[in-house]
Amino acid sequence: MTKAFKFTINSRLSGSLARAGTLETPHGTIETPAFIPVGTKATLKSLTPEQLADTGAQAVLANAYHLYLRPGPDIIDQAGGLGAFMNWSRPTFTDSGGFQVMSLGVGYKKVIDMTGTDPEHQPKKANLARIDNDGVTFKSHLNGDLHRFTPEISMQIQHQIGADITFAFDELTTLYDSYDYQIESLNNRTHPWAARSLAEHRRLNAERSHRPPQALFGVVQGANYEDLRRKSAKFLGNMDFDGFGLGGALEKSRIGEITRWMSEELPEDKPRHMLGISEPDDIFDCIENGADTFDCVSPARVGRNGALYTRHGRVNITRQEYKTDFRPFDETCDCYTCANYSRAYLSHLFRSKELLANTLATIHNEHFILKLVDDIRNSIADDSFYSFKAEFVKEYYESR
RNA sequence: GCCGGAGUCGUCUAGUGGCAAUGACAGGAGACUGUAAAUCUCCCCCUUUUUAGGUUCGUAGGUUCGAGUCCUACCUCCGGCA
Repeated sequence: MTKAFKFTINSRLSGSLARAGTLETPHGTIETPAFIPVGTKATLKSLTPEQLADTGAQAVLANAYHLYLRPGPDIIDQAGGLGAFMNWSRPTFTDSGGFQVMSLGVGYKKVIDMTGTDPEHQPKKANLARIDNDGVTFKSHLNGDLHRFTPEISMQIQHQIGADITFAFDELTTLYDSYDYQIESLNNRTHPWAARSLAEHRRLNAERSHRPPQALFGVVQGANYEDLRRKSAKFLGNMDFDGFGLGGALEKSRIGEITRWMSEELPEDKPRHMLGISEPDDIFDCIENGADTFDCVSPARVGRNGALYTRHGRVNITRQEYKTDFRPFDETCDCYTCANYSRAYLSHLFRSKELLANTLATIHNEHFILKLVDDIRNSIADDSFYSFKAEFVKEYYESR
């Protein structure tokens, strides 16, 4: 029986946990480290799949919660799976929906607090989600209908959607939850749910042998706590997952060491995916500490909101100074947008609220982050990672 | 010429005699990390670091403790009649 999924490490960066490799799936191979753009509702907002492929995207990640609510997993299954449905022939991922189910309630807008644990910014009480040890009952953000996810249900949905790589259903805690709550969450939910996700996943892979086999990543939690991160990574690492997602709340300034704790405990020969990370400094820190893939909405979202990446940092294209600036957005960028359009034109499109603004900005931002990760991958292979990182970070964060 | 109506922050607009005065747009700045996001926040008469001060609702007077609001005249615009 052919394994659906194969991860090979081709080179390592000495003195670090960084590695470059390949991740084979039934829909193609991903060169790692890799950034995976997010197309939550089976579309990367404002781009056609062809445009997305042209930015350099090797895969796309969609969301089980959103696709479950609409159009419903049956329809995607009937279409032949996510890739066929959205006309994307390369590899696909789906997130379990755990993040959405939880973040719409207790953690809404407060899940990943990068600045700390200021009690003044504590999240409001849960209003859409209620968590118990068996699963989560929640209200649809679309119409308030009551729904329930359990690990089994999430896996059933993810198998109907049919992405190459799926994630276990986990509990998302926040930085505001106590240490005791974090332990209780790992012991009573995230870890048992991982085992249940894995069992249901195996059953479904066997039952649905007419479809390409899917892979399942377990999701490590533990917030900012070293003992909990290590414990969670070790616990999940002993289970037969195809890879691992590193998730949950964490302080931005500690993202590197937190990644390292998990990488040191996880099996060396399986891929590690950072959930929801894409800022350049975070990507460098995570790769250096053993991360292989990333997904994030940020490049697309901030792009639609008028913020474009440059090697000198992120800038808002609606700034007055760009109104009459006829240079390409970034002379050193080889994306479609920079090859063909000026800053003044982009400024005009955003000010006019023209739809093309979203498309051109998204193309640039996705390409920027994808290219960055490509360059990092190459720097691991030729051992220039540290100088490349130092140069990039200095230019990106200090020159503006 | 007569009768009626109207003049408020760049634009449109709210405004019972009682706090520079509503909202929208335009304009300026910022934010966004497993997408409830083509979204959100702040500024937007002048000066000031501020709790402050100054000057304002077509113009000029008046009534009043107090006027964007009431009265008078004038100016401008829009209807109607000549």
